[in-house]
Amino acid sequence: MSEAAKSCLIQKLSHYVTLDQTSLENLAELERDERIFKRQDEVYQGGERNANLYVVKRGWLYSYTDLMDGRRQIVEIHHPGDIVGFPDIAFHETTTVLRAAEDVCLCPFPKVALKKVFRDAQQLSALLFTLSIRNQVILIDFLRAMGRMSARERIAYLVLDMLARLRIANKSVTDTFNLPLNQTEISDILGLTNVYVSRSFTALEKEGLIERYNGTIRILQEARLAEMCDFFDRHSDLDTAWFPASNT
Amino acid sequence: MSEAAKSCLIQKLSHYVTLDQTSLENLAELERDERIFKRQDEVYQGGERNANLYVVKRGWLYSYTDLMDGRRQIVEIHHPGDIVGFPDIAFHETTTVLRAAEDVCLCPFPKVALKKVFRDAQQLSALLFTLSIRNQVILIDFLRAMGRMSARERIAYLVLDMLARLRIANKSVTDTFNLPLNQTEISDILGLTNVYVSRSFTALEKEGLIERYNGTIRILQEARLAEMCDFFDRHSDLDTAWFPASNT
DNA sequence: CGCGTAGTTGAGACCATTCAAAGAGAGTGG
DNA sequence: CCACTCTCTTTGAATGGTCTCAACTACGCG
Repeated sequence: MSEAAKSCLIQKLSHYVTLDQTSLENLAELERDERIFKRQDEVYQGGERNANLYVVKRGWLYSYTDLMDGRRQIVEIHHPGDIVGFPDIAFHETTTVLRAAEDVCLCPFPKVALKKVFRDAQQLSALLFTLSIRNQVILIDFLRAMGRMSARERIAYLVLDMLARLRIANKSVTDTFNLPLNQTEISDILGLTNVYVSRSFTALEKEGLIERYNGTIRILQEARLAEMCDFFDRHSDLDTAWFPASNT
Repeated sequence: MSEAAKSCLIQKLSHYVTLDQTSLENLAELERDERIFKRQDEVYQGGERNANLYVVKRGWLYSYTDLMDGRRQIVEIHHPGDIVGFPDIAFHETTTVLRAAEDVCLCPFPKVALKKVFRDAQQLSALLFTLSIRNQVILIDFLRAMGRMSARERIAYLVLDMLARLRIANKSVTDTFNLPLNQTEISDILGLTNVYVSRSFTALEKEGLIERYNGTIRILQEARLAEMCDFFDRHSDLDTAWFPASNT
């Protein structure tokens, strides 16, 4: 795997701050192992006593929870360069199920590896903390979308959010991206039904706001979409000024 | 203010881990100043360049955002002993508005004070990190409620969550608590309308699940409420085993 | 070709909303 | 003590956005 010369985790983190030597060494340890999962595989179930976190090397995944009667809610989508599992380190058991949306490659590492990070790598600690908080803000934005937006507005929000995330990782992304989720999965993200996702997508398309060819989304009128769902990009900008001085 | 002999922040944190000397000293610095705000006062607006965080000493507050057309979503409720403003330290500008639900007392401290915490107090850093992540899980639970639950189920979820939070801070809380929010505010938490909150509350009361006397909620059938909204208490239990060793 | 999965479309039902009005307290001033 | 206002809650009736159920279409694959 020589394309890992520069891992996408390091690449993503470097977008926000120049990593010092200690941080780089600690990060390298998190990406030592590798495991492959196939589309629809479940990496872990909810309620497991599993104590691993995962760096995403390749492919999309998502975390979801079920209600007892089968209703499902997808609560986060994971892209290459993300660290998966933070929400679970605060608890003894995993709170969600992690599933591969397509074929993926993950680097598992034990929860206790963070102990070393927090002891030795202050810069990296602060960065991980900040990113975890950024995630929280993104969740809050989603909460707002779920609580107060119509189906069409939510879909607008989702595609803009995805586009913003992909642009961080890959500067060449402009207005088109591949969406490896079916409409049932999208409905479970947005708190809708697959039927209504279909109707809403069709409506957006008829208005000339987006275009679709099997699995690919093209944003035609980004500004109008952003306006209809009051979108704000949380991905590009991060305040790192309060970080402790890096130890070289 | 001599009841601050043991602050409710320290009390709350001590619930999860025995704080070492360094942690205690750092915490004391965060609670040096005090400011009073009156019911409905806005501590800060969204989009401000404000770089303060706040420890809640007394009273409830909440953070909310508005959509452009006036729709509102309350995204977090803050109780005594909480630190308010974490979601904003990742960004240059505040992302939400902070409003006092009743008369409150806050301890403001600057964002950069965290720099010292992360440099000197590893135990406290890890704890703050963990609590921030716990918050994220709580948000995820709420997201699930918003996406997949009916109005009555959401209200059940809200009151059970509040009860669980209050029990951490005050062991004497059993089945009754004061709710200093009106139905419009509750509807803005749950993504409903004030009218439907009223109807749903009345329905729950008629079924004998809860009772209300002006502003006070009493849980009559906690088990049945928990079952109808698949409630899980995230407040009582936290995994601190991975924390770095405390420096005495 | 047949099969399975995913997306589309239609009709009817339902949960929650909107708009409107009435009732219940709490506080104020005369 | 009463009239008045203000805020909050409750209730009714009509509307509407989204869901449910079901059938149909499109596509990829063995």
